[in-house]
Amino acid sequence: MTDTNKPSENTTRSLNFIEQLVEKDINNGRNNGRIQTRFPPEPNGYLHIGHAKAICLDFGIAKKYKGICNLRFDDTNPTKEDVEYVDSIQEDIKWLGYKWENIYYASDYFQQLWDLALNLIKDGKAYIDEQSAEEIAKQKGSPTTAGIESPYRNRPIEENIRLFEKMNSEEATEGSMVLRAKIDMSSPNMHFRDPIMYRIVTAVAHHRTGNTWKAYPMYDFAHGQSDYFEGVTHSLCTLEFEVHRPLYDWYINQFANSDYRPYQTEFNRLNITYTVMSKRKMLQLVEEGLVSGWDDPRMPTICGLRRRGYTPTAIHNFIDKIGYTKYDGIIDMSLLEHTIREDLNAKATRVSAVLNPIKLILTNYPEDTVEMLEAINNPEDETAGNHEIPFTKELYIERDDFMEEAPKKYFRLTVGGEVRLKNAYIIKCTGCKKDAAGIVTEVYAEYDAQTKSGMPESARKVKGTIHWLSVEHALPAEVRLYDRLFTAENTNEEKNLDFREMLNPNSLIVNTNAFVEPWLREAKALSNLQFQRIGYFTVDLDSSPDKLIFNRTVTLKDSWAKQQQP
RNA sequence: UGUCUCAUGGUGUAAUGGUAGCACUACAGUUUUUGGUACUGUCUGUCUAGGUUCGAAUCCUGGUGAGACAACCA
Repeated sequence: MTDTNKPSENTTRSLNFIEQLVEKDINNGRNNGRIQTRFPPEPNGYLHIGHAKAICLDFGIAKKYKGICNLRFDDTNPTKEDVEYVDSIQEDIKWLGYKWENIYYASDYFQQLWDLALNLIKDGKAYIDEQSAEEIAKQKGSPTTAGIESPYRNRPIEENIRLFEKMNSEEATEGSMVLRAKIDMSSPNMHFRDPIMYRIVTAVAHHRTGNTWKAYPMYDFAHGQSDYFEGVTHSLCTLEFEVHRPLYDWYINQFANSDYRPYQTEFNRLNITYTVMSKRKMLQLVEEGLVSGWDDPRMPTICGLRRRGYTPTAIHNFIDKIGYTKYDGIIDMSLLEHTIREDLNAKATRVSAVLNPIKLILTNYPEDTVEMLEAINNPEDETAGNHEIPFTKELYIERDDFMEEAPKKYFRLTVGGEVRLKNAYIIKCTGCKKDAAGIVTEVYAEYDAQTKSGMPESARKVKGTIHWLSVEHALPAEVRLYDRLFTAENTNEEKNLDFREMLNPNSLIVNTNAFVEPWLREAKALSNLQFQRIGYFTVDLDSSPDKLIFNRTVTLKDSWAKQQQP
């Protein structure tokens, strides 16, 4: 490419290491140049933003290289899995904007896997072990010392077959026996020390196959085979599965009857500061009532982020910015916050809300007069239009926007000072009233009738602009101010503390004294708003015209507040 | 005293033997009817010691540090 035909704004973005690998595979004609991926969640919890990273890769690679991506539920452990999760996972993937080619379940392959296991037994490569879990664990050795062989390791093939059948019969008893691959008890890779292939589960029914099966395959015996059955070419997963890869290949090589092979590649999982990224911990937060549910707006789940007011676009941009590598790091929460501010700045409708009201009376404004003023919906988007907001003699303004005596750099309302009321008039403060305790209860000002927005006089330079609401028309609202869930940057690093001890006590502050402009009475759930000068908010799922509830997505950047800090 | 993996500003990520760049953060300034946005600038980096080479973040060797692996979880 010459300089002249380069795209002007941006040169081609460099490929991440997985894209490079895929391109190499295509060029080498591996698997005939076919590209197929899969997203393989276990339906045992809700999807979180870490999954979004995997989803964007799995679906993104397929799309970019004209392949396909399937959704496959890795449902091999009925004790943890549930249809509730199957449904939510599909909803969340769709919300992110992806569509799978096919939907599969590992449980679809239970019969095929069974047959494969039987063949392995017949080949003398698998055996039934009747020891307890504890004994088997003890014999496994440690990463630095070899394990020892099970006394059942060399039992006759016929006996293995008979017992394997028993594992899946009415006589099956949980914990009584397992099927193990016969590989190498002294392998430096722990996963090769006669890994368990099948165990018995009878206590609970499988969410899809009910009580048909008593013996269920383990992850290692199910995942690679499922990939093979489906024709997956690139099996992408997170770093912790690196040590499983040799076993993944080993199982497939036992039965593969062609040159086709799926290849596993691992990338770094997502960690973000001030939150947790573990399904186990999230489940604990939900079950112990430390959050209101999986979709609590403080949760890093997809549904939590959605209820918080995050958009699919912001999540995609975030994922694009963090990249895929093999380095296990931790991303600043501020990057996530940047991507949602960036998207909402372009999209959110600007409205007025007063969170901590104080009354402002315009002493020279006529009584019983209501002016309908124009408010621009979004200065970043001319097509967004505008709406009307009522203006009267008595207004609410933020308590923070008035100071009787103010420091030099305070640009808001002070006695004797001028300020602009957004979309309205320039006013001059004449004084205030205080109660016995010295708390300001009312602020007085005079308005300049020649300075209404749009009039020539309104072009006058005034240092500050504040927002306001007509007392008569303002709607009461509940405003939920969300903040980061944890006080520690990296909860995993604080080895002496349980993660629950690091919860941020101020992660949710409910404000029931707020007011919003009347235009918001019918605001739709999950619509994105900017409360001007305050932050981005969304309408909560439980909001109604009779009881308006708004969730803070993220604050606006506030260089004044920052300056005020020591 | 094992196997595997990783190491570039505060954070994340490029540069694939040839000028260490980008984003976020922080800080300063310009513009502004949002102390927002936009724009401009500043600070800060190749873990370490050798080697190969005209030339090394990149290749080789040895250190150091970090992570993963010992569930009848995935």
